[in-house]
Amino acid sequence: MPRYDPRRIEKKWQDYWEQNRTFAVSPLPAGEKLYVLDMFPYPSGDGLHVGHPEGYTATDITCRYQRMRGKSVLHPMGWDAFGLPAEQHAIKTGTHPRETTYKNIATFRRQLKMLGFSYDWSRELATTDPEYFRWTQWIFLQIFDTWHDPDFGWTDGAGKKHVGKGRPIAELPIPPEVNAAGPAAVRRFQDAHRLAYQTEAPVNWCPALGTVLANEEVIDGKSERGSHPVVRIPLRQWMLGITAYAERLLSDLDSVNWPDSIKLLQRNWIGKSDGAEVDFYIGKGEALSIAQRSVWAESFEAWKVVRKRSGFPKAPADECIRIYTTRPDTLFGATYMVLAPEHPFVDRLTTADQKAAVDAYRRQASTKSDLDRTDLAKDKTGVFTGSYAVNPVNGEPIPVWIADYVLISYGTGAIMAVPAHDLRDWEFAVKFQLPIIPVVQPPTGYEPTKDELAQTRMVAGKTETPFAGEGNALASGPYSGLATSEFKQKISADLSSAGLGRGAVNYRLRDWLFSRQHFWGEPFPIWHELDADGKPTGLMRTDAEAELPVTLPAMTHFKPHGRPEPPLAEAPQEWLFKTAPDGMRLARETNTMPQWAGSCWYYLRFIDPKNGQAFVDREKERAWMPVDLYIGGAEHAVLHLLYSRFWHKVLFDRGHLSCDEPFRRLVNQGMILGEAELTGYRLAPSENTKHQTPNTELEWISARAVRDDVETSTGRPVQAVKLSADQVVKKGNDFVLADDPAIVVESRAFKMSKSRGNVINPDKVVDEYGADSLRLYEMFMGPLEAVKPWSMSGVEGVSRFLARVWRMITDESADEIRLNPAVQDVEPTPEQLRLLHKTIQAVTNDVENLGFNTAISRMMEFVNAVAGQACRPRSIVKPFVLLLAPFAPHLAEEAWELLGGSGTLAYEAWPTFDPALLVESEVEIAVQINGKVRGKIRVPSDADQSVVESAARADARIAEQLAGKQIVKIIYVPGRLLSFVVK
RNA sequence: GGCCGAGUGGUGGAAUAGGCAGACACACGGGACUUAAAAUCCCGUAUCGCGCAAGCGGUGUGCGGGUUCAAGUCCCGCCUCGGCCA
Repeated sequence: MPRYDPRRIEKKWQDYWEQNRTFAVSPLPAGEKLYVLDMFPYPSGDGLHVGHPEGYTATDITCRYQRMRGKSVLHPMGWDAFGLPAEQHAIKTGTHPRETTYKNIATFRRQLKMLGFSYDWSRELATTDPEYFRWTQWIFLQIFDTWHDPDFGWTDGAGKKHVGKGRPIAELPIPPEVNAAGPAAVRRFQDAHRLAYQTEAPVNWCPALGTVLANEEVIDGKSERGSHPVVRIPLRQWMLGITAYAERLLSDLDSVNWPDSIKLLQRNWIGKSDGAEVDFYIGKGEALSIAQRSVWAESFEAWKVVRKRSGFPKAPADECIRIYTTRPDTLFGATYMVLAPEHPFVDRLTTADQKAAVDAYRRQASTKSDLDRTDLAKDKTGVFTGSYAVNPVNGEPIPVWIADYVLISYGTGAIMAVPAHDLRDWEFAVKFQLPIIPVVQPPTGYEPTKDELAQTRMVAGKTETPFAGEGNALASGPYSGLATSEFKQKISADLSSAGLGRGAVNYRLRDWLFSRQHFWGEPFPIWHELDADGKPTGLMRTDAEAELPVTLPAMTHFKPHGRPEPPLAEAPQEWLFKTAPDGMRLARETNTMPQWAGSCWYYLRFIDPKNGQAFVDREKERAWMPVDLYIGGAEHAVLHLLYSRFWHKVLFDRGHLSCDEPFRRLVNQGMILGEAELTGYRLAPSENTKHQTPNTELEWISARAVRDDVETSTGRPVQAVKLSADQVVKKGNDFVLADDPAIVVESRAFKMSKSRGNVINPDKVVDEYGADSLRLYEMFMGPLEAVKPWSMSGVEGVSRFLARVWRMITDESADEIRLNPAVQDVEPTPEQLRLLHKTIQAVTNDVENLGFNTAISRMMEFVNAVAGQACRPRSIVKPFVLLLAPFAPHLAEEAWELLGGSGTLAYEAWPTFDPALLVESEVEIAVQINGKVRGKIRVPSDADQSVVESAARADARIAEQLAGKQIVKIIYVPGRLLSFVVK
């Protein structure tokens, strides 16, 4: 009795595919190419999660289908293998992260092979392989060697004109005064213009743990591990100049086939805003006080004259604070200025009186995250520096404050505050009793927004409300009366000709903080020059290409050394230092690259994974790129995709790539949740009831009245109780306790998590039902993009379907595996043929549109019909097996063999359908009267309206309903419905 | 708070471009096969009312309006949930 035995079949065909290298693709595509990519996984210690095979099955079906359609399919897999967990494991256990990583990779590889994905495994790579990160380092050197020329005009392959391009640093024009200052000055000038540069940036330093933490390891200002305080301290960091590419990253989104929602996320992340930069005069020397007003009114006028002549400088000198504003039209309403606490001018602007307060404030601000600082709901804090700046439009001195609601990383790290027209400035001004001057008249009939109303205050018995919208200028000198947009343009132009400001575009996108203080990452191919005292001079050298890869040093201990410097600062001396041929002492860069680095370009290496001469061969790159379909989780919708696109564009600009966008089509798979759970809430045992007998019935609380494990009205703690289906009943839209219908029970599925204990292990599923069932179920659950709850009985359902397919084709009553005698070499009936062709049509269409759940439904319908028939012509069973093959490849291969196929079906031609065979002789037409279906009639499928109409009128029920009525209108939808509108 | 997405039977979901709501599954109920069980096969299953019955009628896609001969689908206003950002 050979039952459907996935274990045997799946092993057999996986071995076959491996031995025959069935899915290895030639170095260059033969014929039409298709590059289908999965987001490669981080091989965690937990092994594969059921979320992984969701996207992987979708791409695998597409690939197997397209191979059968004759395409050359590139479908690789690899490992995003650098990462924090392996390093944390190393700190805990002393196991080298490499060991952990390669062990985890082995598990992932085994699990993926067990699922029968048609990857070309000969292209497998891990970002941790020296031969891989050699080229990651090489690309870093390319970026290091590049500056962005914002004015460089060029034309792309499609003839479209662009402005702005990454160019070799050697082509950077050196100003004569820099040249005159000597080679070191030139080098520093170049370094300041590279796309990879260094800066001081705040890191999360946790003194208790003695290490720097990633943002996600910090929760509410405390370390995730151990809840120790975390402070933000400045540290030398590598940055990548992604903001130089902001405009292209934004506009090129138009050219890719991505979900609108993802494009929107990226657009919002880039956050382009139009506004102006304006310089506020602060004088040359010490902080200026209001008492000296007449003195510096004079120097302000002199400064304006100089500016008028020199124009607006690229970078501001010391005598002014440069601000960025999206509302230059409100300049006349600026009543104070705010600098970020980290702003470099804070020290010199702070007067002696204010020094203590300012220092204390800066210390306090350093412990807060950006999120805490900018939250509108949080109370505003700040300190006056004691100094003043001059408003360039009216010469008015305004006080300079520091406040943490201004971020050093946004704009210029300084703002002019216009409290009347900005909600945060308003809140701040009200709190610190700073003047508020309205300079924009709201349009007539304007209703304040919720946020604006929330800030309303009473002054002398009258209400005052901020207004953040657009209107007409008030009290703005010559600009009074202008509409906001007009005003913006005019004042930008005027400021520009006065040399005091200019129209400026700003992006929310920040340059990319590219260094990490971790061991388990790619080392930088960078050396720092040392002076005679062994101190860095600030000048750098790069490793030569031939010296790559720079590998990690042999280290045996991974415990934090207690200083903010990276762990590699503890590396052996011979790794850390060397003397250059010219005698210069050099110290190696000890930061490592972030995990993003390796995933930024892996899709390129897959094209040519073994190339020892280049990161990818030009001809192969041109042949395979771009990626035609890229599927992965939405959690990478912003950062990974933005970073990859950025690297891609730099490499493109430097002439290494043929296309400027890497991923033509992107699809995000939805998250798979755990099984749906029914949860009831009852009062938690209090101190009083705790010691009573355990069978004391605690009061049930309706789920509606519970939030965050607390009864919302009383604040009493509740505990969640898992309920079984027979304890609850449906009542209206809710589930309620069967015993007490007043108690509403919560019914929903949760994200899978170890702590909740609802994680599904793919190994177990495969062990019990087979890989084909897991694959099929993951696709049958619902649309690929949707969030869906797991259901074990759903797996059983598709597994039953596969068993039915097996019995349709094989003879279960025989002792050996052989064809079912019902499968015969006879002509199919017209109905069988029509069913087959309808199924081919539907499945083909669904697979093309990634509608896998409905494709499976159609195959189920086919099997439900055919498996019940005593005669199953081979000529309809064989094409069906081919339709099933991309979904359940193991079963299909086995069935194909039984049906007389030789070898693999992976390259058999995909079945085609004959439209002529789809037409039915008769169709059913619904007949509506005033929009309600009142009857159904059968007519020949080629019947025209008049035939259908008379057939409908001949129907007894319809005739009865039409009797005595006046027909106003008749609508006929061919083949579907006939609608009478009557009076 | 902002933006995006989603609300359809007991459950997951289906419904091309506005044209018969509930395909296909799960679960449940009934039956067949069996000594029995499993497996398998067959039938039923949105809901309310009327009817012995075949059937007939009403209601129904989160809620309230609207457009249309016709709305799950389009428009306006809400509610709830989820995601992202702040």
